[in-house]
Amino acid sequence: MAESAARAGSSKDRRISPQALAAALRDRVVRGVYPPGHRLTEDDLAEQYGVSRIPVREALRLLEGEGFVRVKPYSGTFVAELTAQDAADLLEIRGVLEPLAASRAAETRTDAHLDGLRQILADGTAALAAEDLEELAELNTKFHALLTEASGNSTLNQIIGTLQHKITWVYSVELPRRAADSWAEHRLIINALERSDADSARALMVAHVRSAQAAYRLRPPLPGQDA
Amino acid sequence: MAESAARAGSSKDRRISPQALAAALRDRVVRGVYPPGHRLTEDDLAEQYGVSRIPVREALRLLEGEGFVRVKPYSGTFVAELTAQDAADLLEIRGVLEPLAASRAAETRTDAHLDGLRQILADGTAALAAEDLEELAELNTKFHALLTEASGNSTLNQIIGTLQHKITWVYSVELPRRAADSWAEHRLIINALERSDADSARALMVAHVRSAQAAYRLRPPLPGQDA
DNA sequence: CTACGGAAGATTGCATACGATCATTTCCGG
DNA sequence: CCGGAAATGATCGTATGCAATCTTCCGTAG
Repeated sequence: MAESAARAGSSKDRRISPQALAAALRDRVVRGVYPPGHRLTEDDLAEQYGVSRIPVREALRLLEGEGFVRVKPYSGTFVAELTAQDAADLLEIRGVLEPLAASRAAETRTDAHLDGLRQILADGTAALAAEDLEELAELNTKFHALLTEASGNSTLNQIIGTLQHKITWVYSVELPRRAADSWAEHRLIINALERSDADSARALMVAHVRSAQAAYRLRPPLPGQDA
Repeated sequence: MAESAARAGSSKDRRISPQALAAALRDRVVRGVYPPGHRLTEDDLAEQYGVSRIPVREALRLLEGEGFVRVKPYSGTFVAELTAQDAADLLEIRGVLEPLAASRAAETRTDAHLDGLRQILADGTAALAAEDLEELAELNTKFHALLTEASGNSTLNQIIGTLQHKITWVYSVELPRRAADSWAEHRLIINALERSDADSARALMVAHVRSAQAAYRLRPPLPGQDA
């Protein structure tokens, strides 16, 4: 019944890759389409995405490895439920990893990275003036992602990436007037990177994440589905 | 020669679980049985462990998620090769995460954790006196693992666990007389946990990992293992 | 002798099929 | 009327088979 909506039925349905499927599912988890505790049935997902259970299983295992779902053998796969303590620890972990990334980035950055960061800074400043909050949030994410990438360490990059996904999952970031200060701090960090001043970059990032921490508010357990 | 351990060839072979298989493979990667760049054939592994390719694939994907192998589509699964820079960054990441774990553990530890740590400390002191270096290394790992677990944060626990595996993979730890100092520091950390002194625990752990860092030497690229 | 192209072999990726285990329901006894 | 145990249904875990893709090898042309 009603397989039409699920099919996403177009003429050319390229088979989706397990990685892409995992990304899609993670996106739905993060956006709350699948609430915590929700059961994900392999057969259902297989039919929804027009593939067999094998790639679905693989996607679910990927998400399990990232901590977004929890698999109980012979029982099912459920969207993970994080406690408030777990959520708080996410921010705390990021709070020590991002300064490290900033420090490393000051040493290993390329000019291309610097240019990219400056571009994001410019766009962010513009978005700030235009009060485009959604764009601002996205640029903020891009800034931190690019800075992490500039650190040149794949392990760190991967860990912070997953953390960021989880943080956007359990937290709703409130964008207050702090955004102005936030982008001022971004500018300072970029300057430190430009001078290849690792210590300053680390210290500035410590201050940045610490003051940003106040902007994060735990998302209500069951949101009324806002898009 | 035909390690009997590989076959596990006894009378009653219970089917191995994908997680256990992943652990076994990771152990071989870490021990250098499978050198970096080595190709892991699904069919081979399936036959070796007496299962079909499906659980083998799942194990390989787990290891891919942890970063021990790299999968090239339609081509094969290869043991990952880490650069010296990547290896150095492993220690640096752990260097900021373990102090955080120590700090948290000072607040969330249970008496059971404390007892366990004290027991490990006692065993470690004994092993130190007996100059049982192998036992000492294992107890050191256990100490840090239990302390991390005592932090009560699953995310942190998981990240540090994987890091530890990678570190033992690419580094060979040299156990000098520093071991005496090391266990003295362990004792101080336990005392801080006992007092629930988070700041001291963090500071002590910072000092500990910093001085321990000198004991880690990059493992020679090719141990000459061909199998 | 070297470079290029194609075909054969090998290996992964996925679909289908079957067995194992868990959750729920129903039936029987207290 | 209620509680426990067996049966039933649903779902996960694994095995087998086939299609898609990559790699290698060999033949041919330059």
